[in-house]
Formats: sequence, C-alpha cells, structure tokens
Amino acid sequence: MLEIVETPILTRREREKIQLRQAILDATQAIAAKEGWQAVTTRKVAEKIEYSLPTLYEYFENKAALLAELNREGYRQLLAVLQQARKNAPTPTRAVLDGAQAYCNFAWQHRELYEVMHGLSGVVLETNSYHTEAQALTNEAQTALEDWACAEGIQVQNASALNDAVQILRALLHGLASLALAKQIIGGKKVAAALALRAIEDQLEAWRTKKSL
Amino acid sequence: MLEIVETPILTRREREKIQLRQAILDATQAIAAKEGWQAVTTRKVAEKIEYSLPTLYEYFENKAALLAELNREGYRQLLAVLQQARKNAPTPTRAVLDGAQAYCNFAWQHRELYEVMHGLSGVVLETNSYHTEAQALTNEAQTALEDWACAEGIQVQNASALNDAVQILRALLHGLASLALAKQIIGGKKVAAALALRAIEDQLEAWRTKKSL
DNA sequence: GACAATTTCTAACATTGTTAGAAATTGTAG
DNA sequence: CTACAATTTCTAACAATGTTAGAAATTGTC
Repeated sequence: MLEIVETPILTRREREKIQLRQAILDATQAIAAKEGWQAVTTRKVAEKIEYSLPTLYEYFENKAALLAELNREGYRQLLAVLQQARKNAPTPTRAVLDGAQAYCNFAWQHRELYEVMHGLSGVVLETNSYHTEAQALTNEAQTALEDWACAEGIQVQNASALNDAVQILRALLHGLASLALAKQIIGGKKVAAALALRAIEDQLEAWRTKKSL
Repeated sequence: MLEIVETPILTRREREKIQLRQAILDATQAIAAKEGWQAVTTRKVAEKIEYSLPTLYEYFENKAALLAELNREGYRQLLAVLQQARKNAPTPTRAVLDGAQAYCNFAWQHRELYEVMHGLSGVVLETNSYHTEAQALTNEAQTALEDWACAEGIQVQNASALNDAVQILRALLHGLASLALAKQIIGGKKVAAALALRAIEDQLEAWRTKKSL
C-alpha cells in the first residue's frame, strides 16, 4: 500500500517555500475553524502568516485553488481516519459501523474541513470536485463493504451494486452530518451519530435478509 | 386546512409595493436558476427589475434577508409538493415512497430553491434557519410516517422515536439529493432517486420486522 | 562586489454589499 | 390648478474583498 516517494533533495529555499505554502493552508484552516468560512479573507490569511497580500498568489493561483487544496486535504484525512477504523475493527461488521462512527467524529472534529469538502457554509467549489482523493475514499468504503459482504456470505452481483450500496451508506452519513452541522437535528451531533449507526445497522440487516446488496 | 386571510383592502400603491417585492424575489430566483447563486448580485437583481440598486433595500433589509425569504419560500413549496403526494397516494406505504420521489423531483426541478434551503452552492444562511416553515415540513413528514406505522400495525413508542425515524429518512433523501446536485453520484439524479427509494423501502422493512420505529 | 533572478511589497483596480443625501414623484389641501 | 409635504427612487459615494501591475528588496552566482 505504501508508495515509494522520490528522495527529496531540496535546497533550503525550496524547503522554505514548501513550509510557507503549508503555513498558508494552516492559517486558512485555522481562521475557518475559529470564525467560519465566511470570515476567511485573503487579507486575513496574509496577515496571519505575516506576509503581504500578493505573496499568497505566488503560492496559490487564487482563493479557489487554496480552498481546493484544503478540500483534497480533507479527503486525505478522512481516508486516513477510515482506514485506521477498519484496521482496528475486530470484525467486518464492526469495520463498517466503526467507520460510520469515525466519519461522524471527523465531521464534528474537523467541521471546517468537512464544510470545504462539501461546499457548505458559503464555500464555493469549482465544478470539478471529483478528484483522486474522493475516488480513494470511495474505494476504501467499497473495500470495507465488500469485506463485510464476503464475511456474511452475501454475494455482490457486480461492481455497480457495490457502488450503489456504498453510496446509500455515504448519503445517510452525509445527510445526517450536514443536517447536524446546520443544527437541523434535534439533539445535535450526539443524536445524529446514534441515528447513523441505527440506520446503517438496519440497512445491513436488510442486505443480509435479501442475501444480496 | 385552509386559513382565512384578512380581507385585503389595499390601495393601488400598496398593491404595487407587494408586486415589486415579489418581482425582486422572482428576479433573484431566476438569476440563481440560470447562472447559479454565485452569480446573484444585488446589482443584477436591480437591473432585472429595472429599478436602481438602493430600491432593493426599501423592500429587504439586506441580501441575506432576501435569501432568507427564498429559503422559507422553498420550504413552503416543498411542503405543498409533499402534501399533494400524500393526498394522491393510494396507501400509506405509497404515501411515504411517493413523498420521497416528490422530494427528489423538487430538488431536481427547483435546484436553486433546494440550494438556498440548505446553504449549498455558496449560499450563506444566518444561523437561525429553524423557522416555522421548516417545522411545518417536519410535521408533514411525521404525519405521513405515523399514518404508515398505524396502517402497518407498528406501534410508535413516543414522539421522540417518530422524530428520529423521520430524521433518518430525511437525512437519506437530503444526502442523496445534495450529493447528486454536487455531481457526486455516479449515474446522476436518476440513479440517486432510485437509490433513495430502495434504501427507504429497506428501512421500512426493517421497522416492520422490528414492529417498532 | 556587480549583476541577474527571484521573492516580496506598495499601490492600485474591479466587483460587490450598503448607505447618505439629492431628485423626482405622489398625495393633499387651498 | 398650485403649493406644500410625504414618499419613493435615484445618483454617487464608501468599505470590504479578490486580484494584479510594477517597484523594491532579497538572494544566488560569477
């Protein structure tokens, strides 16, 4: 699974550039976390990194590109969280349920990343938000569900059926998470997470009964 | 169900004011429908109604208030659509499923309203988005599900259980609808609607099996 | 140490939400 | 019909934000 990365022989300058680029990303995320995406302005980011405004544009083509990078970063972090959950789970069923729990926790704990991943809270995404990282997340979910189906002796008709099943679970999680973040779930995040687990258990049971996804 | 509205004896001027206010709302929605919410600017709205910019502010305190009104309008229209679906359904089960179908159709056909209702596509909602109209929608859904439970001989433990069940179904629909609108569902709207119906049928079956919500 | 390349900054511009105050319109009374 | 008052609408600005041109400063190289 781990890929070999090219040995990075970088000059001090190149290292500094990478660090500054990362500082911009961190500052942006920090402002969004503390004050919301509405408050993220290029000038505030520049002020936070203690550089002048145009410096930002040496590192990112524009504000949208900056948000797009954080969008991808969110997918990377969520992927890591889900992989970890699956790795630690004792059974394939628990892998699915713990993954769902981890998904909710991620949305609560990294609200600003979750928002930029889904264009919430005033974030505007460019139309092309179907990137490699999103695909990797789908793959992870498909693997977890395929493992579950296999362990339960449930045959997966074809790739499309597996994909459909994953999208149902994902929609449930995203629906509950985004409604909870918008304060539209009575009882808040705690109830939303509990509902997610209940509904997913019900869906798994339905697939068991049908012996098919 | 129909409420008596106070007999409106209005002067010509008052009627014109109401019409202009509605024209502003219509113009805003039209721009959002054609070019997206990102393109909705106060000047464009003013130009469309052929009035100068400050006139808008005689009718709405600010842009946010204008969007808030369309937010509520979206909830009103969705409520009407769901009431109609339930009224026309031959059975309580079909009432639930047809309601789900109607929900999806509303999201596809009035994308801009669905977006402003949920703060998608760059729309920023004020924190207080839990208005009367949202409550009325929840009530409608609860009634439909309560009817279904009653017809199926399923006991509803308490109001909280009914509420939870409704929120699960709503989250499923909203998750699929918003992911589909964000072009994150392979197969698009058609597949998303089909998945919604399948998943809801599975959830209803789970409740039947448990004989409890 | 001088010159070229790169990095960073100052100062602007365009767009957008918003508002003050002038101008125009409308309603009213003589 | 006319003069005045209230209301409506507009012109012209302001502040905030994303973005960029071009100058200044810094860095690397011979």
